[in-house]
Amino acid sequence: MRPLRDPAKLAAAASSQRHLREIHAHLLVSGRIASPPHLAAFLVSLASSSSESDDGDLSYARLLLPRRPATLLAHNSLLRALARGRRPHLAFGAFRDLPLAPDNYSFTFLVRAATALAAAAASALDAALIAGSVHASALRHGHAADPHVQSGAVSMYAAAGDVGAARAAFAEIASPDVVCVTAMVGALATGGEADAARELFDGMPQRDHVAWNAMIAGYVRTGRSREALRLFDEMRHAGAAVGEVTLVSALTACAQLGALERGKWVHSYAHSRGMRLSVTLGTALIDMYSKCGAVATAMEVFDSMGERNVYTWTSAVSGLAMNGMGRDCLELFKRMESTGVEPNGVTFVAVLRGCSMAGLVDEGRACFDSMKSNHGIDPWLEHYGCMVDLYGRAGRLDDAVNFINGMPLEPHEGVWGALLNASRIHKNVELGQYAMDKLIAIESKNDAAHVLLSNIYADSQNWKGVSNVRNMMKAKGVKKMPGCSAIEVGGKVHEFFVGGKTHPRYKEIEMMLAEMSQRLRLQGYIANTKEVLFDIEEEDKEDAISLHSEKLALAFGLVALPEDMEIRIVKNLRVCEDCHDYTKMISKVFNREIVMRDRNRFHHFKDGACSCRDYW
DNA sequence: GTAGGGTTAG
Repeated sequence: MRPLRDPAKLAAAASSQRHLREIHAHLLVSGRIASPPHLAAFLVSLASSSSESDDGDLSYARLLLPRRPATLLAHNSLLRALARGRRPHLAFGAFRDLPLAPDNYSFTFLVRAATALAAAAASALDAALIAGSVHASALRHGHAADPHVQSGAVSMYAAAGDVGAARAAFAEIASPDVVCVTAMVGALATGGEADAARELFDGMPQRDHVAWNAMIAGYVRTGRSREALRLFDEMRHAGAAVGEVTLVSALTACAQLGALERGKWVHSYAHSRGMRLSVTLGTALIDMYSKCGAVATAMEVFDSMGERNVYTWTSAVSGLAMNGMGRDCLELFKRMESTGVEPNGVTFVAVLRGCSMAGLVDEGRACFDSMKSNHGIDPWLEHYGCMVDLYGRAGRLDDAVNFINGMPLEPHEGVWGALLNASRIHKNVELGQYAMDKLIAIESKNDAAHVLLSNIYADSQNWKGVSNVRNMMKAKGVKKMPGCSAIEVGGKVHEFFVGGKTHPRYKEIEMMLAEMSQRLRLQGYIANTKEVLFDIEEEDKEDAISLHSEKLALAFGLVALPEDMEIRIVKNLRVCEDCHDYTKMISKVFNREIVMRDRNRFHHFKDGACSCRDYW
């Protein structure tokens, strides 16, 4: 082998990772490992991103660190790689063992590692401790005024869940540049203060595309998707550089809203711009299509992707689950296992929910057991909740109770809530009361639970029980969250609330409601009033029910959408039994496909039947 | 010849 003397050529050769060890050996033999220093640093960072340094401890990269002379450049490169790696805490050890005093670069990497750790910390206290000590250390070494450290500190505190500390760190910056302000915008939004974030954003002297992205993502994170999409439009009109990150946030917003038309538009926008279907973009698309009920399209995207990670697979598994395709969900999960992408806790939540939706009790149980035995994951409370739901929905109430009794963790409200819901489905008043007692002991103000219990009583004609629940809610100040249904027409999302009459086209809606009632009556439809929470006069009940938000949205859909178009409705709560029956009938009488997303899942209505087979 | 802010699953 001819000796390589030119550093550039060496670097080019080494950039083929496979040859890294050969180059290393060559350097050792030729005695050139120590110089020039930037080359050593380059090799360290190269080795750091190599898949050969499997465990994330970068043992091979460490071998490349020149001992004499030790350079901060090379050590910083290692810090950088550790901070970005899967085990960021290792950056702390490397930082402690630095042979030279850390500089401002070292601190930016340490801050980055701390940010990752704080975000994953078991408790808020742990997170605050990590963030605080790193910041203090930067201060001691005189690097706290470096803009790179400052912006990092703001995000670090936000990741630690301490917006107050982020604010304080930001306040100390004499003249914050665009990056620092953007970090603060993100920090405020992370802390749920989207309005404060927006104020800061609006006051920015200049904003680049990252600032726009931060604000849009901030709205999405705080559940304000409509504002996110509005800002996305503004961003395009302002001529800022819309990139993949922007589109991913926009897609997440569409997913939250169930806004399929807008979601498709974003998809074709990405396509027309020649954007590659990256893992992140593809995953966001799968999520969006799934949450808009277009699960077939979601799977097309999934199939077309070249690279898929655990998020991608989980999105797809979850999409099938929420659309009630339990068999396909389980099949895809098995495919995932055989592909070698390791599922995590979130994946199991998805597949267990899929089994539960489809009544696949034994299969679900097998998945649950395999979590620990095949994947080394200790089940979370959510997983126990899924199992109670799985047994409970299937009518195996004894198994559900026994399962709870055998839990190694203290059951949380989700577990009792699942039992309560199962009691409702299978009309077991006693068990429902028991679950409710347990639930109230943990979380006394759960509005959904009160409504469920009321429904259980109503179902057994126990009006005294219904009114007791109502009084209990009044006494405790528990308010039923108002039902809201949304429907997208012409790219605009219209929202309806119970009994709402404020829509500009309400006259037409009212006429359509009358037509719907009439045509249903002819088909022998009888209103089901038993799930009405409030004890109003019987004749009013039918009116109250007929104005449930999903019915208003449905009527509007019939009025405003072309006849050959399916009607898609997104509801914030669980759909009530009457509305479910009603929608089934409408799908038959009006010969329309109707897709309804409720709090938990999708209902695909067609020809008088629902994809959930009334099992929800 | 290493740095900072924005993105995906429950």
